[in-house]
Amino acid sequence: MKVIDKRSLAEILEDYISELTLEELESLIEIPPPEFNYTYAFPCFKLSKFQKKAPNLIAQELKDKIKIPEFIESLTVDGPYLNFIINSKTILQNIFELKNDYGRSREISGNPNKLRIVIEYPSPNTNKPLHFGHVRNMVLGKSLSNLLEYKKHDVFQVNLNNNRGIHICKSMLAYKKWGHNKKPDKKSDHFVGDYYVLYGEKAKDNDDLDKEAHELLKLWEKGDQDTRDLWNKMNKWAIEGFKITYNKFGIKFHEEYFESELYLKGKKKIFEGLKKGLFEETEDGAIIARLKGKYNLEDKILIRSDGTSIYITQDIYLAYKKKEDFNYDRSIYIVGDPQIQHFKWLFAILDMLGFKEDNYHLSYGMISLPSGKMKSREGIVVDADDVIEEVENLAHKEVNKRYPELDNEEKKKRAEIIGLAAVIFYLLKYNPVKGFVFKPDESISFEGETGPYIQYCYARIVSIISKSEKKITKDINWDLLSHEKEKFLIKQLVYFPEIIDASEKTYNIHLIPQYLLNLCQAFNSFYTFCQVISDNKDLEKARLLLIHCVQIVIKTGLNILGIETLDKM
RNA sequence: GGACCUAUAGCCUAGCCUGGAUAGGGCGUCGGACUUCUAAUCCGAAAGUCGCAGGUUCGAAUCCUGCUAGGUCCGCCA
Repeated sequence: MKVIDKRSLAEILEDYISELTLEELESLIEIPPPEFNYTYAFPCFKLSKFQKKAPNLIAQELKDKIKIPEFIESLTVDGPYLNFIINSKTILQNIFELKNDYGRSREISGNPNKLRIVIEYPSPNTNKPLHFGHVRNMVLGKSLSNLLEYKKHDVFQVNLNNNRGIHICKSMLAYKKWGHNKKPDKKSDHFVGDYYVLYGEKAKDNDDLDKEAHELLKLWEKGDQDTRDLWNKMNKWAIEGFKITYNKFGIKFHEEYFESELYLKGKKKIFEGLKKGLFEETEDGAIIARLKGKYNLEDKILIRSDGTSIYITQDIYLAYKKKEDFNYDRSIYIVGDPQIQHFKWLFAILDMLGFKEDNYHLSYGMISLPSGKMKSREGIVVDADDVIEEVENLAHKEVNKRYPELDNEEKKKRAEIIGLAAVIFYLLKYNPVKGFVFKPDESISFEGETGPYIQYCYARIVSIISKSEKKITKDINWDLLSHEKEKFLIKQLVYFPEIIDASEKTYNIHLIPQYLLNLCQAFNSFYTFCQVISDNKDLEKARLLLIHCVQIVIKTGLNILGIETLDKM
């Protein structure tokens, strides 16, 4: 097995180019535009600076000098570019042998840079059900966890339940007043959320309600038994409901943290910092971090003048707690972009405290509605469970259209897998920094650049393989894979490991869906032009190996995204 | 007032970190392809001042500066 990627090419070039390091060479190697047949290209412009020669000339000279190893089929010069074609045999044999490991060709016997990584998400409030923004958060967190695990890091997924505060008391108050001690007659987090919305409605023409909610918060803080009982009951409902939704996405946590257990902690760290002179006390007794100079941030209050802690105090505590619990090398927070400033503050303050850990805020853009922002207090939200259900129903109709004779259980199973794929893929295919408008009727589709498109591709492959009588082997006549569509498809397969690599290094999950689209477009195009099952047995064997390799890569890619494949759809 | 993010065909979007070959896709529109391995597919066409203006460079969607528009944040809220 010879690992094929940019680095393997850079290693060849290294022997002939003294002016650039291996890393520089690797970063210069590029993937040519699709209309070229070449797998990789090396532009010689940079070298012409050093050598004071025309890049075209340098390219030609390099070509003449380089002894090409077996895994390179051809090396040609096109103007200032040195163009490589990797031979199909090496690629397909690699995939065939490595199977699911192909995407981590360099880490098969372990990742030498293995890290312990804590990922915190989706950290919901326990007074209302999860909305579509949480789904974006969940699929980002889950897929990133999958990706880092795939790359053989130790990943610890943790969740911070924001289970206390005035917003929690609002739904409690509404339930207390108008709930008649009812038990949930629907998914229990939705049941809780209804009282949050009810509170919002009632508060519109009743100013006293806010006062009552604050009184309830005070009772809660005092530990009033009735209030605590109610709080426990409603939190349990909310969290039980969330769990059902987490399960949908295969999300399980190594640890669940609760704001109610953390919010008073962290003061100790602040006072230690104060003693060391890291923080200051204001005239009225609050503690403040001065961040204007070194950190170029606004100053931040850490402890109120009445001595109570604020939100950031618990996050300071939690950072230490997570370090203690998991001894992590890196800690990732998956939180929406409105909190960018919060995390800048948090990381700066931790830095002041001497907590020099590798913290990273993976932020993502908010999802809004055509009518504007989501407002959960007014019930103007895209509910997570509702969207999933709707998409599954849509998928059910599609399955039913194609296979009316199927028993309903199988239809339902397929619809679930397809619907979920549509949702996950839709949320992961875009660059996470971008916010977007969710249009319930048109956003989620099964055609074009979608999860089902990728799944369909997979199902087509399974169908061909099961129809063919031939055994798939890696001993084929390699000259037969010479069709333009075959070559283009094989070329896409080469790029998978480096896509995984780039995604792991930058946390740009969307690279994977984008890659899978390219791969599947190449496959579908191949499919229409090249018949696999054929009277030409050698050709059939060759093409079977090719599509089997495509199958492996699709499955590996989809599984990282948290999407299941179907053999039939 | 300050900070950060975004701007690419009618709509959505990739490419920007690390400048390099004719700016890729998808939706929609128009025209084609199911007696042949699944048409949730494919083939073709029309559609772009890459927000604007400068600058750097042999070369800019990509880097720098300024501007415009939209969004977010700047609380002893969470």
